[in-house]
Amino acid sequence: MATDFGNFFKSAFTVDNVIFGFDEGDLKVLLIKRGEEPFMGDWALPGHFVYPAEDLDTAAIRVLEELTGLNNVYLEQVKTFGAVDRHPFGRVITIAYFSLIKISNYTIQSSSIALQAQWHSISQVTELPFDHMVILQSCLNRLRWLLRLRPVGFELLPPKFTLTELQHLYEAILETDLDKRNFRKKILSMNLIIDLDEMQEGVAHRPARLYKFDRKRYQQFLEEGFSFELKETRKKERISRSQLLSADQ
Amino acid sequence: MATDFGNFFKSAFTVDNVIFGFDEGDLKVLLIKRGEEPFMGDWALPGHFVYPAEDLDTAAIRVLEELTGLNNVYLEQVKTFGAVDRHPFGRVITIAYFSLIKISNYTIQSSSIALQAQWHSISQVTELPFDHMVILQSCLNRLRWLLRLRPVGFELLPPKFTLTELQHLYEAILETDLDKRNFRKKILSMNLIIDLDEMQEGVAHRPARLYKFDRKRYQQFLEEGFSFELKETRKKERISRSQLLSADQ
DNA sequence: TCAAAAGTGTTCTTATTACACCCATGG
DNA sequence: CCATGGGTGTAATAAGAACACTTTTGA
Repeated sequence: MATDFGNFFKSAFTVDNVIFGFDEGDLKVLLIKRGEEPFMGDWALPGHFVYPAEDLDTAAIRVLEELTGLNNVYLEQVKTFGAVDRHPFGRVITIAYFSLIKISNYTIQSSSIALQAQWHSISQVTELPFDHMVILQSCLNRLRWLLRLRPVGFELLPPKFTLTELQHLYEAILETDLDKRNFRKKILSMNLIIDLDEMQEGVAHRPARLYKFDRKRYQQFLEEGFSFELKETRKKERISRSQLLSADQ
Repeated sequence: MATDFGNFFKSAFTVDNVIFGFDEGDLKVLLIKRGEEPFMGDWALPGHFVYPAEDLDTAAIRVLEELTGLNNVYLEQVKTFGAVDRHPFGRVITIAYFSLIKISNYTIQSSSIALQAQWHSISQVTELPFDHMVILQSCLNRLRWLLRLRPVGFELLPPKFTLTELQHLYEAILETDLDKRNFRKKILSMNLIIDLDEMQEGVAHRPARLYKFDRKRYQQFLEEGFSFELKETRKKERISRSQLLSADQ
């Protein structure tokens, strides 16, 4: 094996962000129209090179802001893609990040590098440059997974929402149908959402109740995780579930 | 932002492997004694630079074999670590991989680059070079997570094992105690293991039954995943659970 | 008065939990 | 004969799944 390490220092890396949103009953992803080669003018995931003296997480945050104007977004690393020929300029591996945001809370802007930034329905995204389709699929799998482990709706829905909207969110992400009564029973039994005692207005049907998420309970959930599977005996002093499920993933 | 992309092509990346094994009731990790600078002579995770024309997964497999003699090991990408100053030679990010193996099935060898390769009890590993402690912790969390989702024992135990050994494996990884009767009931109800109608020999107590894993059922499990949470209604044609849970995580 | 979505309970089934004593072997 | 771990069942509780009709609104 080489001891001339200099040979290895000829690669670059980028971050690519997969930002999911939910609107009009549809799961969306934020894409930019590229203002740079390669693939200038094509819709792609918002991503760019990581600076030599920049941490990965920092880069992901910066790049997202530069390309879309979004800031204060919590980003989570998903996976790294490094096929040899994935980038025409040379050896470039990319670290994929993903996030969930409330579309209504943010204004998307374009920038000098991105000609445009826009939400696209997941189902309509069929072609992307580089290996971005694979990255998107990978993040989508992560999202589905997460949905079963965390009350993800918190991060995707507007501050006030109806139970049906929440259910539709679940159905859109999981691509399935859920039983209305069982869904409500389960969601309500978690005490995660608070009845606002307000009603929808101006809808051509019986107006639905509006709810908001209970931020405190939500924090508890994140710490404890949903649990299942084998339970420890009581005899021994308990280690907290948060210890088990903490940190990554 | 720079358009002189050349500036970016000055980084390197490595892979680091976290290989878990289980032996003597103890969870172990495979470390090598480094034969190269930096940190020559220190115990560290088996890792090395990725070649310019080599995919990440390929590199992980190659590096593991070169350093420890292990081949045919399934490696799974966990997370990428890229703190700016994590490597003294320059900007080097590392992609962490992890795997589970049956210690008894493999012979560990050292190599020119590694002075030695050896199993270490997790609890005894308290200091590692680079950010390897963080990487190890991250993989440990992944392992705990995985244990709740997959019958991980399959990959860690020798071909024949007792139920108590299996339970000890769970307890070691989760760092908790489990109820013997409930554990057995649950494991047996999964039909994942087959009673070999053989007994332990030479133990100073009532000999235990030996079991093996049912490879076919195990495959099914991997495809279907454990499931929980909301179940779709029956009305619609079902999409298979494997679709939902497939691919990454 | 119609269309469209909101809202609501019960029964059945399955999974999880708690818990304590006798058994077989080697030393 | 003793120490060590192997092996076993049941009752109570909790969670999940199936399922259909009435209500409220705007057009």
